[in-house]
Amino acid sequence: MDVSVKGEYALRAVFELSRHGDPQPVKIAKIAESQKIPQKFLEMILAQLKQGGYLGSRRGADGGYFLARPPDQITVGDILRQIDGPFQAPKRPFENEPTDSPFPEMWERVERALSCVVDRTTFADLVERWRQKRAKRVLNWQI
Amino acid sequence: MDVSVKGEYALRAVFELSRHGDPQPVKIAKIAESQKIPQKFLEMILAQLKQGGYLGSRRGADGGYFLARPPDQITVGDILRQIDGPFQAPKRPFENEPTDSPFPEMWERVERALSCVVDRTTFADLVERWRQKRAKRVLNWQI
DNA sequence: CTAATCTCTAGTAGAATAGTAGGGATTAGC
DNA sequence: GCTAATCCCTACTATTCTACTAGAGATTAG
Repeated sequence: MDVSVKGEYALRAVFELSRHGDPQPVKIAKIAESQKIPQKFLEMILAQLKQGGYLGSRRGADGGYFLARPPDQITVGDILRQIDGPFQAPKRPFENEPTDSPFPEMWERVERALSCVVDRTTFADLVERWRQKRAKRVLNWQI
Repeated sequence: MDVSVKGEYALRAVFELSRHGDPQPVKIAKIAESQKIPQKFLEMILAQLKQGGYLGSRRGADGGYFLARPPDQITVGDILRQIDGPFQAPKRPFENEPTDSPFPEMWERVERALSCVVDRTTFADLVERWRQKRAKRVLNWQI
């Protein structure tokens, strides 16, 4: 019931790109540094996100990665599923389980509850919340 | 983001004991057979549930396991946490993460959403739903 | 006393996790 | 066209976790 480090890294990377805004590509090295992610590991993660259609890239000098769609059209659930696979699927239905088992229904409830959060939270939301938090902090600091 | 087989086995075992009702202990072998769980593996699981205070046991001939509390006072969340540990904790807070990161708040939302299902579903609920399903099936079968 | 049970310790094959290493392909700018 | 900077691709690996299995010891009913 927990998210892999890889998944967490992926979220942070996409957040970094969303925060950046620009269509200007951002270098792996920069994302790795500002989010404290091992660079070589991040390369694999970004490649995976690209092949899922969430990111685009440009090679060569001045290359980097960028969002393939606006941040209000990418959800946390999208990224998590791309990196860690589907939430519950492998073991539902359980092997030759009787049709009147109460568990499949419960797992569906769990999945719906989860979906309500992760599939409704876009990176635009995250960036906005982050800006608000930061504004508040700066305000307190000035007083 | 998925539940271990061990967790699923634990739920099924407790469900089996809840369905049984009686204060009469049920043998490991019987639970293992009716829920299709490898017996030796189940032994470890039941021991863990006992030391969490959810089950009691009696040794010797005519021994077995039984619920330590009524089924309406054991939730799915209790069992899952006892077996698989807390849901999200290990990586929250992330190492030296800035105070204005939007992620901790999101993980809390996820946890609350999850909790709404697993901590509100008791084994009494599961047994009742199972009985209803079965009743409906038998009804259809008779027509 | 005996047979049936739970209890405890240990081991283990295979998969997953969280990376690392090293070179190859592409591009911007000179 | 050359060079430097970047992404791209394949392979490898140490450690941990998962899902078990094995075997003997402790306890109890009859």
